[in-house]
Amino acid sequence: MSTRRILVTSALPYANGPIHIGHLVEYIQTDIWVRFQRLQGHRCLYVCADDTHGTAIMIRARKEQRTEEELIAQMSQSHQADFAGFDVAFDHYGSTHSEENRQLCHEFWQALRAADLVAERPVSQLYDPEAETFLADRFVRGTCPICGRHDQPGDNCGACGATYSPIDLIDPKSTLSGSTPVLKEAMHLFVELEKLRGFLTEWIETSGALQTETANYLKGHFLGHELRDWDISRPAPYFGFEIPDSPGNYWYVWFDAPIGYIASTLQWCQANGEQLADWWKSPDCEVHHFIGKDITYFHTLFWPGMLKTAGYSLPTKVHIHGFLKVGGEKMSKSTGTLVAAETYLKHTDPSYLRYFYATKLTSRVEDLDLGLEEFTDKINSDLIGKVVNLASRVGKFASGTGLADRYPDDGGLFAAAAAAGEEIAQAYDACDYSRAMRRIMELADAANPFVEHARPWDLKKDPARVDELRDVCTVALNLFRQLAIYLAPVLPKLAQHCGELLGDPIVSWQQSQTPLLGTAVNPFKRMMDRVQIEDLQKMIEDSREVTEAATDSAPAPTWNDSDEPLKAEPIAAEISIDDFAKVDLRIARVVAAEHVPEANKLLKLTLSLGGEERRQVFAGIKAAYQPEQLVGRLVVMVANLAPRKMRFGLSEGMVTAAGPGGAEVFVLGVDEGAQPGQRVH
RNA sequence: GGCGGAGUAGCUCAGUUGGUUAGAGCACCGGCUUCAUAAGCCGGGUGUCACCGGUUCAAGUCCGGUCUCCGCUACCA
Repeated sequence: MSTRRILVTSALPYANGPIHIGHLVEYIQTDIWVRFQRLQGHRCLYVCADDTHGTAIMIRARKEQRTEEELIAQMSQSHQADFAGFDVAFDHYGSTHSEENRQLCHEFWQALRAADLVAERPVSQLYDPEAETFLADRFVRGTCPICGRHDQPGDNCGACGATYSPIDLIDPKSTLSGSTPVLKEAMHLFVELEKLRGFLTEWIETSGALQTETANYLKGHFLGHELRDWDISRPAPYFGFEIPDSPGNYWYVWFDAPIGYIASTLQWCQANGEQLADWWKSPDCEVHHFIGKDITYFHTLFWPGMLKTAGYSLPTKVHIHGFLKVGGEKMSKSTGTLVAAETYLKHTDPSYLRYFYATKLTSRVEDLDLGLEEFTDKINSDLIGKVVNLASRVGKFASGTGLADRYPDDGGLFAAAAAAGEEIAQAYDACDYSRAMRRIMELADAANPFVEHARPWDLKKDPARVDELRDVCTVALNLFRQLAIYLAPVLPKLAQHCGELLGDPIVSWQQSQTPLLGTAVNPFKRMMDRVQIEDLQKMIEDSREVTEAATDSAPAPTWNDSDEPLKAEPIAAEISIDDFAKVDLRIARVVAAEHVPEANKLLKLTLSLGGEERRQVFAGIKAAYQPEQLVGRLVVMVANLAPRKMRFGLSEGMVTAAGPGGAEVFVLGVDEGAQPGQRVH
């Protein structure tokens, strides 16, 4: 096989938070692939960087009263420590806030200009006059213009799912200062992606760079319509690079982030006397991006468009993975399933996570689920019970005998496992790690019975049979070594232990094809511990506490509603829609409200159903409301309730309210926009 | 709604171009063993292959339809 030259990237983590186990799916996936390619003898360069620009960083730095540079330097350090803790080994870890990146952005920009792909036009955006900054959608909250729910995000409604522009929000508020944003116009620069349609269509369909589901997705979602211009500038203030020929405007973070891949490579090249063009402009070099499905379109539309325009290599492959779920649910801070890398490392071994992810990862864009029990079972059964145990059970004998000079008859086990190497390698290369792990475990399953039937513990008792004992150890340890080699991309530490045990470091996939013979065996040292599910539970618990403490600075709405009301009044017997339709609920406006002198609990309300339609209703809300509080309000009334003659007059309906009674009564309101007389459906 | 994906043993999944009684691991049960990290070995599966219909000598596999679940639905890092 010829030697390949391969450049590999993982997505740049944003410098606004710590690495968590969800991020690690990607970095572990990539690191495994890189280690595999190197074992195969290929030249593989793995670069990454922190993604440092954008409003979020600027705001956070401001809040913490330090410079952006200080913030991102600290985040970079913490990210790199986390990655190192999980044996994710980059050749270079840079930052998008580097001089190299600025230069490259400039170069890409000029190429886009030269290709006449840049347009300029004003954009109206909400602006926070107090914080003096334009507001990205997620920094605005307000009332949904479609369904009227309060406190919804600026881009889409969490309640009804409608998407809209933050400009459409009713009563918008800036989440930065709480002030009411104003509409302000500014010039923005756009990349006219539609002009690249021909190229993009062909690349998506024929390059083979994309998984089929991704290609389908792009064709369905983007190529089906005219491609929108991509707004790649942001007006000051913005933490990023100012656009040289457009003072006061900055490149949007997603413009300079992917260029950061190249900038990071460039920094590595400069430090190692290499040429950037050999990695990014050579047809002999493959470029592989590993990303999550959330950033698919940046990497499969904009990025190829930019690379093409600027004359850089297009991605050979964009490997897209799904998200991590924990216990079948989305990770969340409140349940403690959003486990920070640092927290994980305090409680358990990173190798476990690497192996677990490997058993779950396929070449498809699928979410993967981490269940604590499954995790524990897999590690303990596969790694401890099958793989490590193979070495552990003969280790003591083997250090006395060493390995035989000739490989003994093992019934074809070694040869079969060697033959499986090709299939396992193909699975790794295709990112189908779950298949690779399955095959490897089949080999482990075949290896243990050999030891069982050879009964080395009996041989040990008879000094005359020392040669037989040595043969058994030779087979068992060579089978173990094959497993360690095949698992080396996933478990570098285990490979290292194996190398130390046998005095022969694992450096190449080829070592799996030939048994190791005639060498001494070092004393067996424990290679890996069993997982205790309690440790994992503590980790989850710890994560929950950490995030609760952290919410003090950024209060998020929390709900901790009691179950008392439902217990006090259980849900009534089921009714049909027809039953419900009998109740005619109407919006009504309180046009008059007055005390009834002789009544203890009642207020006399006059409700308008629009036009001349008036109803007189006696409502038992005297303890909770003053009449003047109610006048003008919209309420929900039961309009077709049979009139009831009361001591103080006729009541012609009922005002709906919740609560146990007395002062604890809450009249139902309705969101802005409803009209008296409208029926509630 | 549209697009994408999935539905096979209690759980996690494998089943290549349709071809013998549908498999593995885990869990569970029985037996054995003791070198090993309470590890290991042997044995134990009557699963409507989501459902309905079709093509075929033959369908988990191909075609059509139905149901359920999940994800995505771009100016969000």
